[in-house]
Amino acid sequence: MTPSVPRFRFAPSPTGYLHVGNARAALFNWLEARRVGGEMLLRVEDTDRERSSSELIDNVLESLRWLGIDWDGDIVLQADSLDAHRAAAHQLLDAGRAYWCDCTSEQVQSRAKERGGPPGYDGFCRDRGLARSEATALRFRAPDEGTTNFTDLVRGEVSFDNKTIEDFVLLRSSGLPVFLLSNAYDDAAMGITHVVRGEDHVPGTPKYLLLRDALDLGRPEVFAHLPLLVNEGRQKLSKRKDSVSVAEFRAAGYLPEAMVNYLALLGWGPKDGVEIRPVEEIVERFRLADVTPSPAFFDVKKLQAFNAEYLRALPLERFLERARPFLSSDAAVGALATLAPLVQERVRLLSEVEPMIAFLVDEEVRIDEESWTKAMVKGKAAAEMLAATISGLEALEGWTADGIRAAVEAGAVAAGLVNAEGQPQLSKAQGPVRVATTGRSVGPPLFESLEALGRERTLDRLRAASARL
RNA sequence: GCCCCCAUCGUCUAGUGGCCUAGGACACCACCCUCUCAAGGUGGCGGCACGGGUUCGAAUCCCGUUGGGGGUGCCA
Repeated sequence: MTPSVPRFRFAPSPTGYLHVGNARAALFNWLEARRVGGEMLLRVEDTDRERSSSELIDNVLESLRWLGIDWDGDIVLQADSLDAHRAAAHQLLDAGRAYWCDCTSEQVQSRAKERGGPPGYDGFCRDRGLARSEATALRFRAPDEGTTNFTDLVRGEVSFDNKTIEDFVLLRSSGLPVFLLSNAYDDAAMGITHVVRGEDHVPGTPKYLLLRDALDLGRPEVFAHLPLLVNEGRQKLSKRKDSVSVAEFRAAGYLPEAMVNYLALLGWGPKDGVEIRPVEEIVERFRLADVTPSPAFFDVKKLQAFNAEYLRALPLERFLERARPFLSSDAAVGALATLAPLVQERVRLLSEVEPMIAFLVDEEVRIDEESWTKAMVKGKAAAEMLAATISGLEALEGWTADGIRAAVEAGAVAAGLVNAEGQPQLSKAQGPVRVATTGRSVGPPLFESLEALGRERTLDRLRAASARL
């Protein structure tokens, strides 16, 4: 079962959507596997029937594909080899390394409380010689002495006293194997040489090793426990409390390239300091052994900055393609086409595209009241500015950005919005026109926007705003 | 409680005994550019948790303290 090339695996449990922490674990497995020319396997740990579902499995797979994390061979469904896991457990029972236990978790807890010592199972049924029944779980008999050690590529030597390891459950009373057993067994069965997973698995590793040894399954060549991804409270990211599913980021308009690039930088950094680079280069430079051991905060702000940069770097045609799924109508697609380059350099997320061109799509302009107050009420000479601009635009021959600009500048002069030299001050004058025509105080450059809006709609909106003042 | 792990700017990192008066990125601030907003340019703010060692020399090695996190399920 020893493969000729290093073999990695990502083993998600489909008990929730794939979140960025899992994605990062998958990515680091993938990066190292691809760099060293190893294999990347995928195993779905669906032994918890209650919480697993095929819908969740699809979500995990879909998210991985979206990120461009591919895998070798067929997906292994852990539920398919439950019989082998059960057989392994019984092998342990026959060898005297496991025993049946009928303690309920309430009993275990109350005994621990009475004892005053550490919580956890106390080995109550070790020598009771119980037979299997509907109420019994099979427990592994952990050694009382010695230590269990392993070398971790990220953390160095890690050692556990065996006497701190409780007799953990192998088979539930329902007969179903638990994670630890299935996980350890399958890694061996699949010939996994590199176990790369989250730091939260460190305390379970001695149990994993004890099991592999007891079953005579050998040990993986390499362990690497990755630093956890944490939230602003410095707590492990939770798919329940933190909104971090990969699918949500996708829906919000993040590019998978940006996501992968950012994720690679959590716990690792290229020596040359160049952070934004193609994934091929990351594969070349990545070293599992260089991963830092301390937890990393998942910083959405930085992710957004990366996304914006990736968006801007896209050729125009590609940008249009990427934006399309985020546009709700053909009209929006058409509107974007007229202003695409100007929009492209102003959005951080693809979901921001449509709001930016909404003024071109909507029949009636939707005025943002805060912007209105700022430009029309607090701004200087708004009424004069609008009136003068309207007449200038009415007289305009042709309808180009340059012509519109000239008319607005003339409006500014007429409204007295000029500098010491008598030159129009567009920075002050453009506000009322912008809000009247686009509804907002910020947006793409005004004159190009109005050219796209057209003479009729521009003038209608300008007149309506003028009337409202 | 017990076990395990972690500790460089606000955040992510570079740094593996002298190249460090600690470098980059995001964020933040200022200025420039400018029709708003972006983008771009320039500059700035800001860090080796603390205390002991080892060494000619420590962000880098050792010990301790403090702080933080993970685990402690018949979840994975």
